[in-house]
Amino acid sequence: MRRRGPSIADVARLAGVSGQTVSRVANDRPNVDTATRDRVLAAMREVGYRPNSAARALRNGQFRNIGVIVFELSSFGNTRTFNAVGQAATAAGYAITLIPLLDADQGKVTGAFTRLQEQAVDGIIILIEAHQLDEAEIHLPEGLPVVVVDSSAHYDYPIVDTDQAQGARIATEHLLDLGHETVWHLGGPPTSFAATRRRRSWEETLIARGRRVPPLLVGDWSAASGYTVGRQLAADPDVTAVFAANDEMALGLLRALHEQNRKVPTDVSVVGFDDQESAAQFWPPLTTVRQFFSDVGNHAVEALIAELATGEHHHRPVSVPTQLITRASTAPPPNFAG
Amino acid sequence: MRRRGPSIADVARLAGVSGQTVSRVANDRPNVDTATRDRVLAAMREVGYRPNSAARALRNGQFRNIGVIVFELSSFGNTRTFNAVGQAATAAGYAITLIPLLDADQGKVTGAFTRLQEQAVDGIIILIEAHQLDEAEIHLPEGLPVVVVDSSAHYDYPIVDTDQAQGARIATEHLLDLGHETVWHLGGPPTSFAATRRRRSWEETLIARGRRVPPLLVGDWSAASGYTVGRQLAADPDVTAVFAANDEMALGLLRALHEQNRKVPTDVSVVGFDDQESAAQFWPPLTTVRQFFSDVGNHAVEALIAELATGEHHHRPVSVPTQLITRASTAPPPNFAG
DNA sequence: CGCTAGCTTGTTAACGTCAACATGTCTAGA
DNA sequence: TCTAGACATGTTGACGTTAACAAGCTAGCG
Repeated sequence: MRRRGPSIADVARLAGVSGQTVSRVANDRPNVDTATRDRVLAAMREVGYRPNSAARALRNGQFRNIGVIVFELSSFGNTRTFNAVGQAATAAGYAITLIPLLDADQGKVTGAFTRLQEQAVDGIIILIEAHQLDEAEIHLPEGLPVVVVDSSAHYDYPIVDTDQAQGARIATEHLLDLGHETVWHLGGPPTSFAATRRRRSWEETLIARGRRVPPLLVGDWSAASGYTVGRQLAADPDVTAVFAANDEMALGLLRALHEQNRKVPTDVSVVGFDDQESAAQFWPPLTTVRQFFSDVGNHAVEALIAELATGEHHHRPVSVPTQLITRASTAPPPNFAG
Repeated sequence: MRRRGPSIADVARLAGVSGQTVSRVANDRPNVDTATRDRVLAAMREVGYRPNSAARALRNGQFRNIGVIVFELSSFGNTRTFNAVGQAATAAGYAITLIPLLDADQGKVTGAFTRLQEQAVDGIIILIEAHQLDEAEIHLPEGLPVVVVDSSAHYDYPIVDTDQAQGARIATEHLLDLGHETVWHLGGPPTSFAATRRRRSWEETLIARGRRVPPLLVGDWSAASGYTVGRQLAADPDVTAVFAANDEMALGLLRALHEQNRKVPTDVSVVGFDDQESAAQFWPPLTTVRQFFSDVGNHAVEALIAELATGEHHHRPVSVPTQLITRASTAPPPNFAG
């Protein structure tokens, strides 16, 4: 059994002052005599005083705590965003509570549900891809400020996300500019709005340039799915340029191309999306679209804190632009006389 | 400004009962008439009652909350473990608070420090590699239960970790069993206990078999460092087998080998450590040592909750065994007539 | 010298919940 | 019929903190 720690009253007794004075010192408030302050500080140290955040939260009506709902922390993007949100929130004086949506096979989607059913956070940041959010049927308590990190505009919450459309466009244009006739796309799962956005932008870019739109192939973000789909692409001699919807799938695609002896970039050029740390060490190093996750995290926290302060939310979505990182996996098409 | 939500008193008024009865219903306690219970439940729904966790924590003296101190969430292992800890804690009815150690360059190592200086969690799980822990000089409040996920035995806390020694041994033995004369090691940073354990076990395994111990080369866990060090290894024709301390560095090593036209596994065999999802899609697919992160997470939470309950901690470290996953990156050495 | 303004310090009450105790009602058995 | 006991419900106070108010003291000024 844990026993309770020393409280303000203990410190006050030792320092010979009232509890209020201790509170003032603890919160660094003015109007406390220097000598008194020192005496209180010394007493705090002596008894090992630590403020009780529960009492504070109860008194002040706010928890200084942001809940982050996350479905899978294994995927690269979610993890990076989560980390960035953590950093930003900490810097802003907020703690982060992880609210994992337990796997359905674990039979307890209720994990997040029950946790949300009590007041413990001032606001929520959702890192789930929106379709999954539908499926999970999370009932968010009314009046709880929410920010969604995703590209869907379907929700009545402020949205922050990477500019998927811009990213997919520069990826596609890069390949076209190199001289490829058209660009194939290894898309993400249709349940993902981000994947949908990237696919649509790829398509629009091709159409805008008057190019043929090859049939769409989709994976599930995993490298394994990239490999499976990649084998089809590798078998088709028409394919000279592929834009993969993320780096992981690009990795699987590279493997499939190696296996079938199609040289990258001589025979086939590949572009990824994310710029995960290891992309520069793929074989060959991957040209890819860099996302700025820390910006996304910062904006999300900022938007939430603004909502916390004003009580009303802005519906202007925040879009964080991407950047093309050119590496060795892209080159002009074979027999190109450009 | 956020206004407070409805409290037990509001529900009680509406249902025409006392607050205590509402409390009983909220906590699913017995000795409440079915009709009354239904009435209270209906009232709760009507006003949108959600229990105030701060008041509960204040009253009960415990927060049902576990703090996780983490240095970097970008590395594969930490992320996976964090996720596993989150799942396990949620299943056990505890919330998880992320306590990030802000980057030193952000000038605020105090992030975790200040957060820890208040009572907000019942216990702590540290995912930091122990040497970093020294540097950061986190002063953990006395009496706060702590579990460390690491391989150092230097700490006065319960330890849970993957069995690094066993993992490094099976990796090394696998290569020796294939017929390689000796095995080179691409080690992790010397600041990491996990890296130290893996290195030592690799060395001991070689010595036990009477093999020459090649000079140690180290990276910093990143794929980029694996590439840098890998170029030296690739340039040395003596090298026929390399055990990389993690998959990321193995990826960089593979790139270096490809660049210098040394065939894997024909000329050089490579083994990694972690079995991250994409390892099976490396070129060639990587033989590696699989870690069971969810087991580590479960054990860590279990150990902490046990400590919470009994108030005393067990010093028996928990070691989670690994498993060798054999893929295409390993084969007998060139000209092997075994 | 009297009065005000400003600073330091203290007192009280309330935030929402629930254990402990108190009270009231009903049933079963003597 | 009376009583013990089980069950349903209510009352009180305390967890630790801090806003709001109150009170005491000192310095400055007319």
